[in-house]
Amino acid sequence: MQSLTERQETILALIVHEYIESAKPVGSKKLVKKYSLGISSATVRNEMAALSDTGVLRQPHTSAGRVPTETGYRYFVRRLLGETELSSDEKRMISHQFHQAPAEVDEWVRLSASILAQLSRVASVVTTPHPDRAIFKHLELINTSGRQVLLVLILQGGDVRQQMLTLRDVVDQTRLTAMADRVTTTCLGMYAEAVANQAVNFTDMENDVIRLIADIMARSDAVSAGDIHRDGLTNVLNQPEFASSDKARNALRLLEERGFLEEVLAKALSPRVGGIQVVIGGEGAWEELKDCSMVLARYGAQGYATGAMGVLGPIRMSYGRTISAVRYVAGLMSDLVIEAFGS
Amino acid sequence: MQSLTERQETILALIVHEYIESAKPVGSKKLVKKYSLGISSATVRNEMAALSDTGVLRQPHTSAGRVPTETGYRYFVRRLLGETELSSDEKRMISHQFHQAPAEVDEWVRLSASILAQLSRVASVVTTPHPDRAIFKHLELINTSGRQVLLVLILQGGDVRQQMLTLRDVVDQTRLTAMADRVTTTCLGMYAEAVANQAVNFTDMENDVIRLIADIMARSDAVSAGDIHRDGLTNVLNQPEFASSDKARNALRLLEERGFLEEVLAKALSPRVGGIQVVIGGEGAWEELKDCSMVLARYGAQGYATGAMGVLGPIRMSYGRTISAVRYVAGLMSDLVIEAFGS
DNA sequence: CTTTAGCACTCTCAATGTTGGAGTGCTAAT
DNA sequence: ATTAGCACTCCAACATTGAGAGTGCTAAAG
Repeated sequence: MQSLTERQETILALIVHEYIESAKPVGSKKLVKKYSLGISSATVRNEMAALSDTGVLRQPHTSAGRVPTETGYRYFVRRLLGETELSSDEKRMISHQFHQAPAEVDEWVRLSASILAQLSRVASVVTTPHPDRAIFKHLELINTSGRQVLLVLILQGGDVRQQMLTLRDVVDQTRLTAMADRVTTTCLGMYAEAVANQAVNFTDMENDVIRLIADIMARSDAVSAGDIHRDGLTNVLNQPEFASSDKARNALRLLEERGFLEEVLAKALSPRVGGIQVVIGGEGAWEELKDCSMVLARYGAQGYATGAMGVLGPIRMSYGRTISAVRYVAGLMSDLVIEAFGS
Repeated sequence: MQSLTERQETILALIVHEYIESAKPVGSKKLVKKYSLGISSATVRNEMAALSDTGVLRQPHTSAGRVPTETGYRYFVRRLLGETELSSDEKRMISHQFHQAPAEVDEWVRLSASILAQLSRVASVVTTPHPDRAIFKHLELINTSGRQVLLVLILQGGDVRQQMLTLRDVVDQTRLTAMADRVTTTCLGMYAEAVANQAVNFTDMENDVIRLIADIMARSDAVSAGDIHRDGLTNVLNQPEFASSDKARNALRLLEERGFLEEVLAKALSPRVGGIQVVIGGEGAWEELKDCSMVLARYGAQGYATGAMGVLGPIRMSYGRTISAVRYVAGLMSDLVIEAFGS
């Protein structure tokens, strides 16, 4: 894209800003009046025409105001966006809420989702943190009744997986505990494949257990294994672009469908903690996201346990505020995870 | 309510049926023609007038067709409802899906929600099963880093709770395991209060742990503690009564707000496994549910671990089919839970 | 060469008829 | 008790209209 003149950038930024607020196409006169530009509306019209030519603005219909195109938003976010820091009051309140919540990961995740939804006024998505690759830490086998056994697998970083298991024979708790200890000692610190390779060195029954563990661990390696918490779904219905029910349905479907979120997170999310990814209008890759944008971050303790969080809303989104909200909450969560699991 | 004549009941049932299908007020002529009643539309009109007098039908406006009132639905569900059994094909398919899913409770819950949403075409809600009162079964303490310890608490029935905990001093894994074993032996089989009472017999550090455990257990005693899985949220947007976005927003808010669901489940749900509860239009108790109905069931192994499942949709809901769907899925889940945890 | 005032033109949106159909309630006859 | 017939009501869908907002272009001014 050719670069724009400074005045064109100003006008683009103002149009984006105004459109985000009002959701209505913005015209030259309104712009001049509202922002006391020192130039006439005709001049603005000329510049708007130029901006339309370069493809960052478009008209919903002849003789309507201008609306940013997807490209326009992208230019805006990349070059013109001034982040609106959260007020220190807001920060204090959020941090307070975190520190008085029970020290339970699921609780933190829920809280993050709730806070993000509240700050951004759109829908939020937060996954539980989990290691990039599952590492065996501890096994517990608990007798429930007869041959049914509850297998509790604890992974490096504090992930807990539980699963029912039917043994070949009845085994009492003492022997179960002994089995679990033996497996724990052997598999400590191993990845899924290494665990799978151990499934030949023990009794048949123990080998069964080990194979199951390897299976569970392999499943955990998916980018967004574990729970996905959502919040603020109703917020999207407040947005005028989702007033028509099939647009709303589409947006909700995206949020509801696990598979879709997994795909987006896997492809769009940086593998490293720290940055913010902004996906505007699907970026050509996701037809379903055409009318939506996402602001994503990875959080957690790099190399130990990470998760993803972000928001999904209309393209016409307050990027400045949303980005700083996601950045702040992700930072807070990272601190908590690091503090809890060490780094 | 006075009882209706047989013919009035027929007409009421047909109106409910027709309205559920079409979502439009149903008139006398349409009824006579579509269902080949052997009587004239004038007669039907007379009966309709009578039904309006007794309060089971109402007119949205003069000279429009009739629509069932809340009372009308209730009469219909209590007295006239013929349950539409699921076809054996459907049953086979559902049962198949359950038996090939991983033997993990969370997976079953997710699957139940998905199947209910699909069968009923409205939104579904399923809680994870958990004991009516938490009973201590096993404690595990796992060193993560420094004074941070991961506490894994396993309850009777297979519920697993995990929480981070900061100890007063650094303690190595061997001593942690010893502590955990000591606490496990002492508290085995106890309720929350009994556990709390033990918090004086040990070292300070152990007493801290025990108090935390009692706290977690007390939290678990809430009716719908544990996760709530939802599915089919987009289905509600397909219903014409939720086309207007604020009605839709209201319905979604109900589904999203944990507190609301908890309240409804606590008040409306039978404490015993087996029956089906139908809440029509809020039953006077919940203003927010005015336009919605719920079909609820408790499932699980009575006395060991139970959970709730159900659907939420517009009052104009296909009760026959929905009730049998909920009954069937709840039955299946109960079987699985009983098989897994014994009874 | 850039900016601006002025003007004719376009398009939407909301408000206001208009009309057809579906439905009712009543009355009188069967 | 039932039914045919009729006058009446009301909504929903469709056109019509006018005001408002906005544009693009041209010609004059800086």
